[in-house]
Amino acid sequence: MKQGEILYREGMPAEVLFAVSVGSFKTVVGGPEGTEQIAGFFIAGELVGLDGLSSGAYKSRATALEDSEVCLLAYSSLEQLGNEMPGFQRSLHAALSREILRAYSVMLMLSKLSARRRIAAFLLDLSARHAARGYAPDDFHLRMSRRDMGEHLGLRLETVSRQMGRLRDAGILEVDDKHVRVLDMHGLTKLAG
Amino acid sequence: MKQGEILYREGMPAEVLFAVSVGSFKTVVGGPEGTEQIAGFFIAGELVGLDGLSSGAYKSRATALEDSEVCLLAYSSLEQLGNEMPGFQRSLHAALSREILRAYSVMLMLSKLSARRRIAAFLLDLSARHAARGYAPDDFHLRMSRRDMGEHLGLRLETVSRQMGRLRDAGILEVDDKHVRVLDMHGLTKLAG
DNA sequence: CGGAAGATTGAGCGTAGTCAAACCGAGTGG
DNA sequence: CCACTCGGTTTGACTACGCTCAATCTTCCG
Repeated sequence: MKQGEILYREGMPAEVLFAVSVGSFKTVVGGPEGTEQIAGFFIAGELVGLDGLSSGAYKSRATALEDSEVCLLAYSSLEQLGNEMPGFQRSLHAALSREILRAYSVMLMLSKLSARRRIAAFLLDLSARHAARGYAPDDFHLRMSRRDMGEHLGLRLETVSRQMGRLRDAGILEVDDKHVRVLDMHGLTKLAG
Repeated sequence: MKQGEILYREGMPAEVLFAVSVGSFKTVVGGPEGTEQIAGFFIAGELVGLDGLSSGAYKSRATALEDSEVCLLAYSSLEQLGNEMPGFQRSLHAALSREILRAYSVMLMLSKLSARRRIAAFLLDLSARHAARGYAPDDFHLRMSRRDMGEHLGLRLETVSRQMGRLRDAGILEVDDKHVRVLDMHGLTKLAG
C-alpha cells in the first residue's frame, strides 16, 4: 500500500493481525481532533493490530508512513494453529504481552523524562530496532514528521525541532531534515538513561 | 496478604496470573529510584500480572494497597484449559488486549491532559470501576497516597494536592483526606473531556 | 514558477516543578 | 496526659521548561 493510506481505522471489525513486511506504520489512538496520541511506530518485522483482540473491533488507526506491505494473520486461524501446534498460541500471548511492556515504557517516558531525554530515548529505541533488523544503528531515516514525533512523545513539533537542534549542537547527532546520524552513541545513551 | 506486601517483583519467574478477589494493588514499572511509574491500580475483579507472559519473568512490581486477597491462575493450566475449552484462550487474549488499551489511554492522558484534567479523568475512571463492581460511583475511599496518584498521573504530589483542592473549591468534590465524594459528576465529566 | 506543507528559530507566557514551611493524625514512650 | 516523632498532606513563593504565537526558510509537487 501507498504512503498515507490507512491499514485499519477505529471501529472496523478486527479479524486479522498484521505483520509489517516492508515499510512502516504509525498507530493513532484518541479523540477526533487535538486529542490524538500516536501509540507507536512499527517497522518491518513488527506486529500491528493487537488492540482489536479484546472487543473484536480496532480501537486505533494505523497509517502507512511510506509505501509498505503487510502480511495478514487471521485471528481465527491463529486460534486453530494454537490448538494444533502447542507453543504457537504462546507466541501470540508473548506478542500481546510485549506490546503491554512497550506501552508501559512509553508511559514511563511520558511521565518522567524531559523533552530532550524523550528525544534521546526515542532515537535510541529506533536505533536498536533498526539494528535488530540488520540495519545500521547509527545512520537512519526518520519516516515520520516532527509533528508525528511530537504526537508520540507528548511534545509540540517546535519543541521536537528545537531539541533535535540542541542534540546536533552538542555534537551528538548530525541532522539533515529526516536523515539522522548518531555521532556520539554513548552520549545519547547517557542522556536517555 | 497485608497492606504494603509485595505480590511479585521484577525478575521473578512469572508462572501465574492474579485475579484480585478482595482489596487493591498498584503495579510499578521502571528504574530503581526516582524513575518509577505506577502502571496502574487494580481493584477486586481485575487481573494483575499480564506483563510477565512475554519473557516468563515479571517486568513490574505489584504491591498491596490494603489488606488483600488474590486468586492464582497458572499460565500452564490456562493454556491447557484453552485447548480443551474453545473460547477460554480467547478470554485470555481479550484480557491482554484490554490491558493494552488501558495502557494506551494512560498514554493519552499523560500526553495531552493538564494536571487538573488528569485528576478529573483519574477520579472518573475510579468511579466507573467502582460502579461496575456495584459500589457507589460518587463516594469512595482512595486507597493510594497523593504521591502514588502523582506517580501514576505523571505529577508531583504537591500538584495532585493543589488540584484536588481546586476541584474542591470549585464545588465539584468533597475531599476529606482519602475520602472523596463527587458532588458534581457532570462537571467532573466535562473537565475530563 | 508558484503554492503548500514541513522545519527552524525567536520572543513572551503560563503551568507544573522545586524548595520550604506548617499542619495533621497515628503511634510511642516518658 | 503530654511530648515526641514520623509519614502524609496542604499551602506558599519562586523558577524553569515547554507551549503559544509568529516569522522565515526549505523542500516538494503540481
